[in-house]
Amino acid sequence: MENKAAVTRLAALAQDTRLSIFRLLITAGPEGMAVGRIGETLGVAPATLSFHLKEMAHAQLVLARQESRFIFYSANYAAMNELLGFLTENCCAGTPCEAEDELASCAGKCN
Amino acid sequence: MENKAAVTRLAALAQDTRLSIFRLLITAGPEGMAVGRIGETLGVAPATLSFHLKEMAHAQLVLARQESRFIFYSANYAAMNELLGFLTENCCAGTPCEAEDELASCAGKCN
DNA sequence: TCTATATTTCTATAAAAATAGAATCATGGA
DNA sequence: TCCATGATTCTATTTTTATAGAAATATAGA
Repeated sequence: MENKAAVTRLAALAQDTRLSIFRLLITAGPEGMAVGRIGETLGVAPATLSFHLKEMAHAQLVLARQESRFIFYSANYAAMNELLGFLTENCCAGTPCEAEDELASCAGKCN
Repeated sequence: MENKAAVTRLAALAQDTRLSIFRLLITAGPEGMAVGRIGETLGVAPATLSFHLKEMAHAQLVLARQESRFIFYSANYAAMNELLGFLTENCCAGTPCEAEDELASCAGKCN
């Protein structure tokens, strides 16, 4: 993973509404939630919500899948863990730190 | 940790120059690096660098300490781990996931 | 096909963030 | 105290991001 992709992914989280969406989806689990329901839950206007979801999807932080008339968005656990790993890379200045390896465990369990 | 603080911390990372600074400081370790040296290494103008460091310090992602005429900035490992823990909170939708607890190990080893 | 519902795109506007030159402030040595 | 060096603040400008109404698109049931 390179700096640029990490910035995109971090920017996708660094906004009040988007962070709430992400954490809601983390809680919702792999099946995700329909756009309308996300909007209801968080009190966000459809156009605004769509804007933010697009941003998050572009950053690969969320995955979209169509189901009948609904579009379900879910957290992309693997991408999230990739990001966390990148942030803790070279952590502890050479002194080995297990954070990176341990983080990988989440992706394996959730998806 | 609340949403607002997390957004501030994420925004402090979600910028090309700042992410480079952070990763440089993660590598530099607890002793950190002087501002001038950071600027030299990354090729950033003093005023711009100061702007970004202030942003990061405000978000508590870095710590500053004066040493003679130099100001050394270092990564705040504890704050970073707090953020990572927040992001993976409720991960796996109820299915227990060890990521949170394991992350804490880094802070203990680095500071 | 007509209609209701779900979501996105278009558009304009408002708000926030990044950049860097010039001026200022702080520290310590001559 | 004077000067050089290291870092920050001030200022103006440019660029990016967020918001949401209105229009458009998509799906599926009547």
